[in-house]
Amino acid sequence: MSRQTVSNAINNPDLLRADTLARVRDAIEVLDYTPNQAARHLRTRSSHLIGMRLAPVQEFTASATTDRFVHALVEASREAGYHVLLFSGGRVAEGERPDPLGGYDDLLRSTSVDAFVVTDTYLGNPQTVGLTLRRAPFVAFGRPWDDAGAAHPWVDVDGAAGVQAATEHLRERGHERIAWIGWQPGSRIGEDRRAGWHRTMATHGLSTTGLEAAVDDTVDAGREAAAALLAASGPTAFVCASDTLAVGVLHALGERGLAPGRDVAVVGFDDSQVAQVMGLTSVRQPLEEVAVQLVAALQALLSPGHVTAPGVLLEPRLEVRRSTTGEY
Amino acid sequence: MSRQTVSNAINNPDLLRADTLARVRDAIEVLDYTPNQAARHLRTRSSHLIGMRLAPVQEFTASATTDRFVHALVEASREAGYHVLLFSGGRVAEGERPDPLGGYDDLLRSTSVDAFVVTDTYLGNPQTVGLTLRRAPFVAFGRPWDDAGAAHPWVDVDGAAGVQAATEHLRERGHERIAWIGWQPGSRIGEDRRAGWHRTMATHGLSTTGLEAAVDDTVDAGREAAAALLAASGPTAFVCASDTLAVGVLHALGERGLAPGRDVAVVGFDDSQVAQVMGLTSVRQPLEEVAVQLVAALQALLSPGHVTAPGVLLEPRLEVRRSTTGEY
DNA sequence: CTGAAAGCGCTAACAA
DNA sequence: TTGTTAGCGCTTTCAG
Repeated sequence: MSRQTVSNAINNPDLLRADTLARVRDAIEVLDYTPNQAARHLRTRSSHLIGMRLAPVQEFTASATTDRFVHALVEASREAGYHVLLFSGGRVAEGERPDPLGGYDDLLRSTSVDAFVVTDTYLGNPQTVGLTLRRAPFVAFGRPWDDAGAAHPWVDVDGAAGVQAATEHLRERGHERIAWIGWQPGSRIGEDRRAGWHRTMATHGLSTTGLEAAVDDTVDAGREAAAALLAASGPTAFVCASDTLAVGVLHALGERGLAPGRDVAVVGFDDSQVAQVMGLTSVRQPLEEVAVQLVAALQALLSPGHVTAPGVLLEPRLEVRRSTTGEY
Repeated sequence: MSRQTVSNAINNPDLLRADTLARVRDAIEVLDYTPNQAARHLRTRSSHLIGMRLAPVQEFTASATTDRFVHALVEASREAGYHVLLFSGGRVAEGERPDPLGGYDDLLRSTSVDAFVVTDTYLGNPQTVGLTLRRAPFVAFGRPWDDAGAAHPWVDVDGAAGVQAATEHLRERGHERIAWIGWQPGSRIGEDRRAGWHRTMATHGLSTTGLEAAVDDTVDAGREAAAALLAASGPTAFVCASDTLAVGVLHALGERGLAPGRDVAVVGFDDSQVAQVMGLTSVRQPLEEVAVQLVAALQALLSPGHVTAPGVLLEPRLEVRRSTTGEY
């Protein structure tokens, strides 16, 4: 039997007669044969590898997105027959800005990966532009905020809807003075999340004046903002743009002897481990679903004669915990 | 000029005359040439890929090791000319035990990776046994607890020393009734960490009776254990086997109106994001250094005529925060 | 020090 | 439906 028949048995089983196929499969079993990926890769020009650049670790933050997302991506890729290749943008010298395309080009040109998953699109996604120019296949986790006509597939989570759900939850529990602690202007994600709060307040005819702070994404900034808001306008509930800020609010409450959920309600964003162990109500992004959709988009993208997939916007879910219910 | 000269220019530059080398390098620059990895991989039978299996995500835990370690490994690998290939053990059916070798075999046999980094050696490391049998090159993050004669290179962090540092720190601050909240017996890592507490107490002639609890690694278990110990023997400080347990202690203190660091001191283990944002003193593993050592061991292992590298044991560092000092 | 020949293991295209 | 031919792009011999 020729090697070609074996190749067909593996890649195009329906080309073989049933009994031939069975014979090949038996032989594969007996000989414990595994195809050599390198040779296949060289021949087919496809590595079945998805590249993903890891952003630098954020310490002293409550964010937990990366870890969960990487897991989800690995799992989703596996089911689609891909593996995930991680790389970093390289060490960034003090005071220098990281190269937005660092690491991508080499991997692609050396045919090490078939495509990329781009995750840090919040920076006005310079790399999507670059990748587009170089015609690298990629899908993005994150909307092309500034470019409605962007041609690449993307998947994102509707932050505004998540914050809206959080605000509605607080409204249902009787809160009317619901404060927002968000980020400094300039972040599209931050503006999106804030919009969810603002429009929900408007819907219910609730005033937002004096109930808002825009600060850096640190625990201390959240704590100070909460302290100032508590002193100035006495909100009974806080919705925050991140778990990090929400933890700051928890600290501010603790310093004043206020019990989260009983005296003042707090909601965070991202459902980080911090939220989970501290009993913080938080908006949880469906990262598993994001990964599945991204891989699906990638497969479509890599298929011959693919149609340009539109973007996908997923709804997050509110994880209700003690910090808004007061119940253990 | 023959292609061979180009190959040499890239892989064995010292074989060429200086001017030839320069000419080749110019041409590479001008033509924007990048070697095809697949072809190189096929020819040299080395993919320059390190495989690492991702353990399932632990939710509702304060652990943060994976994320930081993966980052560190990617960075260390990059500097050594490797990339990290992530894979999962596959979905585990309800009630079934995960296949300890799931995913490894295929990757190795198909020559997709050169070697593995094995991280989940705490389970009595069945996969190190399996990998040894199959003669797969690998290095382990974690000691071969049960097999002193294990032949593979490993790197680990001295948990006992970390807990010792934590206990000494508390002793220096005047604490004498220092309690330990650890895990159920059976975990070597847990026993190791506990030993650090026990021996430090003995060194200072402090009694340990009634100051110890062994529970599951959950926030609630930590909270209940702390409550029971506080009621029974009134410790003034707690050292915990994990940040998760330490968070439980923080909850128990909060319920009793006790201020962490001022009334009762608390130390965790792992320096998770939770510890960082909650101001929890914690033992931090030097994961960056672990990754560097692992990659170095891997390179030695893959070099022809390598010597069997011994294990490396690294010292963790205590991150002192509010939960033991009381100071903001 | 440089060049020519051979082949890594596989699969797309074609021929039988 | 199966077998034959050719070649993916590189590097390890070995000869000039």
